[in-house]
Amino acid sequence: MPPTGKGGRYHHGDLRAALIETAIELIGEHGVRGFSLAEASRRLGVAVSAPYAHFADRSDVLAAIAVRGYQAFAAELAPYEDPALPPAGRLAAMASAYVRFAAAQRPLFEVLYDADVDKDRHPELAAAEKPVRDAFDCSVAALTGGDEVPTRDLATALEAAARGYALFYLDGQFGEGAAAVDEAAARAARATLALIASRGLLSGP
Amino acid sequence: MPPTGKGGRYHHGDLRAALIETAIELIGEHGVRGFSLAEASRRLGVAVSAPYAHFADRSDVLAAIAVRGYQAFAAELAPYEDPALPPAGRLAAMASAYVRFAAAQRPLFEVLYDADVDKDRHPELAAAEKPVRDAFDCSVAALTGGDEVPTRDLATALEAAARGYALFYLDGQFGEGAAAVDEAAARAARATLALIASRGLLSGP
DNA sequence: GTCTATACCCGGATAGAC
DNA sequence: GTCTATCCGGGTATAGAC
Repeated sequence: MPPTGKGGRYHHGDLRAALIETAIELIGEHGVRGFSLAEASRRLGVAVSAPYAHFADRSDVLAAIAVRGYQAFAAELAPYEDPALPPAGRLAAMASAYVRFAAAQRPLFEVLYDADVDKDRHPELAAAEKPVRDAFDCSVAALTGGDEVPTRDLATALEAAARGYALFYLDGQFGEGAAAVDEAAARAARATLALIASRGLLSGP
Repeated sequence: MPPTGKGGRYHHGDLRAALIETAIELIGEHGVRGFSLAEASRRLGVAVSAPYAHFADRSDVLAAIAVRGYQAFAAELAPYEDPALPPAGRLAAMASAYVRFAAAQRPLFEVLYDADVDKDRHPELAAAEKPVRDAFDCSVAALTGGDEVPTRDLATALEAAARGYALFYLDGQFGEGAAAVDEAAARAARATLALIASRGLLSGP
């Protein structure tokens, strides 16, 4: 993403897109907590006020990043939506994909699940999330037959476990490097299968 | 925790303890992210420089809070350490206690599992964590017979699930109020039992 | 659409008086 | 042990020129 050609600075193809790109970089370096519009502007060589021509405020940038995050994640899940495949295997693959997504796109994952972007102030987020929800919920329903309570209880358990493994990985508890990702993803997949196998225990007594 | 009696301000019984107390309050209001020594000082009516007589810096305060957090959590787990009880039930109770602790002591929970207090710079944390680790690990080992790999794999799965449920609760996904806590805790306990029941699926193929 | 400039608020941390 | 005072750096956001 180099300058568009006029001068040394950023004058300018698409500052909006460049800001999102740079913000993601910065979140990768300092975490969501430490990201600021000011630093992004500096890195792009524009004035600190420039972003305000494209975004209302800081949280508006995070919301835009979140939308991209949901799109990227939905794309990862797409291969496992095929209803012809066995539901348990699909869910295990999705758990694995969840952990891998957290690893490969850590900044996006953080924005989705760690930044608290106000979903009321940014309604487009709910829409962006829907494909992800659907991919997951459909597979769970395929497994439970669609009965209300067991479906919800199993879905919650699977999500909780996947999130837990992803966080453990991000905390470095599996170590660093490709092997760590593989291990975390594999364990998440196995835990998914274990929960599915004993799903009868998940709903009330 | 009112003033010690001299004047209207805080002059002073135990500023160190009062700071910890106030910091926990503030974390409850703004999250770990938003807590600052300056605001704590203001709330206590002391100079912003006063804390530095008791703590090296901001992270030192968080470390002190973390120590208290581990102590409080260990106390919650104590009833379930009894080796006479069945291990599966103990682990289910611990998962439930984990979620309840997150709910009842949210600020402490955040400091323990969300603030990244540098464990190298604050070695006392490892010591404080040990009772918690032990309570949990012993119960898992009692269940698996102590074999290295299955013990670690099951422990990871149970922790991941409990953490996931706690986060879901804190995100408000179970709703608000006492009923929400009960539900989240109950589901965490059931998921624990489900994972234990299918623990054969957790270790490699 | 981007600039310069600015107003404003916040935080961490230190020096030196009492 | 606490105060006052201060330095320094950082961020958000706006106004007005080009």
